[in-house]
Amino acid sequence: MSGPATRLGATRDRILAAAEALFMEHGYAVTSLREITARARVNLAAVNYHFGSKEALVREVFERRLGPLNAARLAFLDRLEAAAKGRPLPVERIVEAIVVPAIRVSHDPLAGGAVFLRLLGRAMVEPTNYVREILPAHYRDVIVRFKDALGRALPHIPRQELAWRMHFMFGAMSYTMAGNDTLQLIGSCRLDGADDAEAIVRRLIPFLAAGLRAPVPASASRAPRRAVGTIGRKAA
Amino acid sequence: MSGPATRLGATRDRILAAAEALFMEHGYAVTSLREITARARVNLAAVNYHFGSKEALVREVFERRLGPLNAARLAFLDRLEAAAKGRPLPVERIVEAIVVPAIRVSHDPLAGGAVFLRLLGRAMVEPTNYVREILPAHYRDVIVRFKDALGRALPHIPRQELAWRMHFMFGAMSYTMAGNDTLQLIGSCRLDGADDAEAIVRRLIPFLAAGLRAPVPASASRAPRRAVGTIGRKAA
DNA sequence: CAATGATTCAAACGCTCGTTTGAATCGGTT
DNA sequence: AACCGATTCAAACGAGCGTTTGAATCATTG
Repeated sequence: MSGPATRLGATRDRILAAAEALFMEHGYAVTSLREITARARVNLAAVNYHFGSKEALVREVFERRLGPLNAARLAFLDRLEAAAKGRPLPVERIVEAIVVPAIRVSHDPLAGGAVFLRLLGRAMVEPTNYVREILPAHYRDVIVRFKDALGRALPHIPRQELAWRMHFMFGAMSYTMAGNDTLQLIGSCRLDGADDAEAIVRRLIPFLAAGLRAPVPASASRAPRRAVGTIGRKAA
Repeated sequence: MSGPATRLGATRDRILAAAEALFMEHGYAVTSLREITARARVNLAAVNYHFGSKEALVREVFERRLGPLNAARLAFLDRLEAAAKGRPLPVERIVEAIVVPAIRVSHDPLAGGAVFLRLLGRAMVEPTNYVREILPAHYRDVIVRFKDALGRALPHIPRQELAWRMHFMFGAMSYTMAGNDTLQLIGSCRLDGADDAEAIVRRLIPFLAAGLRAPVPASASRAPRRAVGTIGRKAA
């Protein structure tokens, strides 16, 4: 890190771009440095020279994009709240502030295009040790702010219920961003618009907004009929 | 496959159980046969003897659970439709028929407990070649049947919109099943009930049902304001 | 009990991985 | 022109991978 800065950094950038693309296509765990350096037209040793290790490269691939993306989300929310002057925001607007910046990233070839979105969707379910550790640090602020905004927009929904619904929301988002094949499976016929990011937003936002403000079932917060089994993480 | 059947099959089963658990904990790609056989207290060569290859083992880990799970879902839907005698079902019931059998699996230690659910959630975003190929074959029938049922329950929603919403639904489900840490991140305070599978169902179903029957925005199916960029899969 | 087929086992195979090395090359400065 | 730090390069390192092998062991049958 730091350093007197490379003259142009062409090699570094080519490695980052190649790594991002390959992680997206085949997954992080199975992508080798030899594939990355071959794609980047760069010597194998360049990765360890410029980044120190594969792990550091992975970290940098994420951090290069995640910072600006989440900053854009917060700025979006700031703008909405400033315009609303203390009044609670419509749920749709809040969801928009989460989803739209991601789509913007996918439009901007300079920001990595749709490649990074898929990578991000993958990362959120990535089991590998240090990949999972990268995201929370970047998402903490975003989550706190948006949980707060949603809490004001949906005051009748218990905070805990809201936390779950945000969890579901991130699930639907990540899954969609990861670009899974479910759609091809569901729509046996042609499913146009799958390549149009804005179309996805227009479909995703109403779905999520409706889910977020669903009526709270009477049994949700009290008197569980029966508590059996677990679905949580194992005790290591 | 076939074969005169092993006398007891203890070794086979131990390998399957160990593989399932380890795939869940660390992900499929980074789990080695040596880890699996060590956990199963079995010789390394036993995997290739009993399954032929690591790929075949992975396939069998999934198929052992996925068949019964999806059969249970279809049976659940059959029961609902038989009782309804042709009348459309409430969306909540249909969603229940998808979610509840999964939770049942998670209750049944003999069926692999919650381990398999997390594994399944992971698999749905797994980029690795042959893992992605396993699921569609098992899910095709389920998706067709449930798409049909939802189409009758929500006749005013265009089929294509419905396909997208089912996609979002599978996303939220998979993500939740995969047991991600988002929840810990969202609920800065304690988030009880995370270990209670039934509690998850009670929260997930209203969310999904509300999302599925969200009002269709006027602009959703016509006159996209602008089509820029793509979010779909790259052209290989 | 001897024979047979199924199973287990320790050891090794060839391969790919991330990383290291030390020399070659490049650009800019004195 | 001579120098020098930064960068590139070809080659190798040791470790771990999935798989194969061939002998040892086991359980059953004639």
